[in-house]
Amino acid sequence: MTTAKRDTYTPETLLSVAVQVFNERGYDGTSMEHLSRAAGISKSSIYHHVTGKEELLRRAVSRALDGLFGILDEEHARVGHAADRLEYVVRRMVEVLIAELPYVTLLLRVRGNTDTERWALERRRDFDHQVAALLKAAAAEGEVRGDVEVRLATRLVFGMVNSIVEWYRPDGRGMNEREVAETVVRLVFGGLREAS
Amino acid sequence: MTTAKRDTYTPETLLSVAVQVFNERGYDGTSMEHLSRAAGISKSSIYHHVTGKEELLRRAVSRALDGLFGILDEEHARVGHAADRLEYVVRRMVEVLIAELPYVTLLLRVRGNTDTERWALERRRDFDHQVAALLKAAAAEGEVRGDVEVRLATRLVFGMVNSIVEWYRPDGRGMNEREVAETVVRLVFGGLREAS
DNA sequence: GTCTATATTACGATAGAC
DNA sequence: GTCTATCGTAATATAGAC
Repeated sequence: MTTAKRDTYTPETLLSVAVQVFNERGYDGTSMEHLSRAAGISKSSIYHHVTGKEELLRRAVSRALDGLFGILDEEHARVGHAADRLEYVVRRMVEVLIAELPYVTLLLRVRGNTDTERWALERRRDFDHQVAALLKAAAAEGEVRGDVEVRLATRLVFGMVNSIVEWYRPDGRGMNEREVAETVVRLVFGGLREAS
Repeated sequence: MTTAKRDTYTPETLLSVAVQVFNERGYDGTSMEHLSRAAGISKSSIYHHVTGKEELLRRAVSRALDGLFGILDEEHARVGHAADRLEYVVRRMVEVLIAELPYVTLLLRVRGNTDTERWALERRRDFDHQVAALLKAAAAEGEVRGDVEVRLATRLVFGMVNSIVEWYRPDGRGMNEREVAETVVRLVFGGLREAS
């Protein structure tokens, strides 16, 4: 930020505008015309920065996937009891999801109509499987209740965490990412019911 | 099923084909050409049955909404302690979601680009608020733990339940809707952790 | 780097024959 | 009820001036 006011676009700054429109209208529901109006430049100017609509999608989902996979490289996700590592990963997933909210939102809504979308879905599945392995390990160590199937539980936990993109908005006054993460961890591991 | 082989479409049978394609490609990503190929008839033949693409969407989301709102009219959702009614509604939500899987799937993916989509989103919000009121009542009766915010908990529970549409497939050998519902209820109310 | 103008293709929807 | 043919529009993308 050397200049007080930016009056030209880079692929990065254009991306943040595009992702916002993608999330409002859906990727398929967004035309280059929509993007040009939101960015305040003409359609052809967009093509000066990126090769087309799909490159914007690829850049966006890459950023989201980098954030998520980064969690698995962190120390607390690699060492210790499986249950503790799982709790750490769930907490960090919430935090990353909120920190990279628009990018993860777009990632989670990808359908699979283009090569880029199919690649994104594949990478997502890969991440899911690594977390599922963690939950399986926690179950093997006897730290997860025996009356829920591990595969199903993984999917439900992912569903709860990922659903945050549907409503979380950085309102300033609202909850911060740590508070949301704390509640998610409480619900996932302890449940809703008051201990009797 | 009086005839052994149906060789003509009604709005209803056409709807089931359309909803399947909508869910595979996304509503905006589906063209009338896609629909005609999937149905095995020409584009113009589709217009003989329905006024257009949006009518198919409206019929589909109406069916999903009818199923969900129907839950709130059932006796177990209206009488008894709030916590029991909440548990019943969560269980039935899972069952209805699976029974009307393609229709609810489409409903949950609607973005808001057309009048029909905005109407669907409004009706969904209405349903959500009614379930949120139930959870609030359960909290007031002291049957929900005090260290989770009611509004946030509602959203997370909805997220977990709704996420079922992302992976559940009626495979025959797979889990039936009652088994999934039972696990969801266990997780939502009891949590993942083994009771120590 | 941004623009106007336009090429080209795809889409939703209609007309009219059978 | 289904078809082929086609209209009008809107989409992605490019050409070339400034």
